[in-house]
Amino acid sequence: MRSSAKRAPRPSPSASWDNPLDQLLGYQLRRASFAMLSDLSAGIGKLDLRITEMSVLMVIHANPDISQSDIGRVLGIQRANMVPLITQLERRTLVSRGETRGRAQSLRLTPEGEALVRRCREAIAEHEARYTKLFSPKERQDLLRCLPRIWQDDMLPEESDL
Amino acid sequence: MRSSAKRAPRPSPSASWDNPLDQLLGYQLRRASFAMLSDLSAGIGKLDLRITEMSVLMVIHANPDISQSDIGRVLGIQRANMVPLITQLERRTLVSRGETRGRAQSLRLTPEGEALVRRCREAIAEHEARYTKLFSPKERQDLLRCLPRIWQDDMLPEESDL
DNA sequence: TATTGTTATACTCTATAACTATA
DNA sequence: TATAGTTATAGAGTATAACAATA
Repeated sequence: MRSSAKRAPRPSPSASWDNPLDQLLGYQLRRASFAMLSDLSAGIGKLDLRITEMSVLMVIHANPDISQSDIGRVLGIQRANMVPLITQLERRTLVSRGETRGRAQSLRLTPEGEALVRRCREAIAEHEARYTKLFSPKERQDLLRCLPRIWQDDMLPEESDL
Repeated sequence: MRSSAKRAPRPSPSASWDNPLDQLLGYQLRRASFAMLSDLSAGIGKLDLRITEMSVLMVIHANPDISQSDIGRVLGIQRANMVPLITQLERRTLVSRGETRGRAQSLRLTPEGEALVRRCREAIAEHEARYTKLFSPKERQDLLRCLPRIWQDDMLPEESDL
């Protein structure tokens, strides 16, 4: 089930092909993102969690009584896709639904959920450490400073929207 | 069909939640990668191409007579997943199969494929320009210098493999 | 009327296993 | 035996449309 951590058969040392995408920022982001996702997925998978599930737990932990829709807004997940996520986490008694404000339900972690979040944090720390050591402190800081510009403040569209 | 370019309803300015993932390199990469993928997808979609299809065309263009498996190795796509990709591109007469060396078939772009690659390049250039302007020349260069470390030379696994 | 939770559905990308063909 | 192409299938993530309930 779990996609085991990248274990490429050591890219064939013989022929070397030209990759015309190498100088594209988007391509580099995609490959880098995929590599880190795979690595984290392996670590988190030992807790029988997927990355999105883990992310949801972390957000609820940091924001008790947040609603399902708001979690989606924080993480960039659509309302409709939050439903099976929360259902599953509730089924595992990691999350519980509390009072309802309007139609919204406030979500909290169960003690079991809190415990799992702590284990997630350890796994994440190990994971991040593996990659952080690839960079100087300044390089890492620059990455964390630059990357949010790409997706936050959502890129004023060129075309005016009348 | 096409996932229209990110046009978020302007993240609700009212409540602001804590996102505990914000300081994680992996999270920033995922969000940034997704944003650029969506934007490029919109541009490339006008040519009725998906990003993976476009990537394959670009690699064949840069490496005439490359085989299907080798394209996969360059782009990080598995052999099995290359099959429907090439089949579809051949059906649209963008790619043609040439001589076979062993079991491998050498792939080339048709004139139609070459023409489409030129249009792809324009779309990509516009797309990259939209994001390049978010960074100073040095910042962009640093990004392109740092990111490959994450996925190339594939991260010596911690556990020795006997 | 706007927002939330919900259902259903579909598409893309990725992963695995197993088969065939060829050097 | 190793590699290439192939088939089939499954699992995640994401997207859209539509509906009910609630303020």
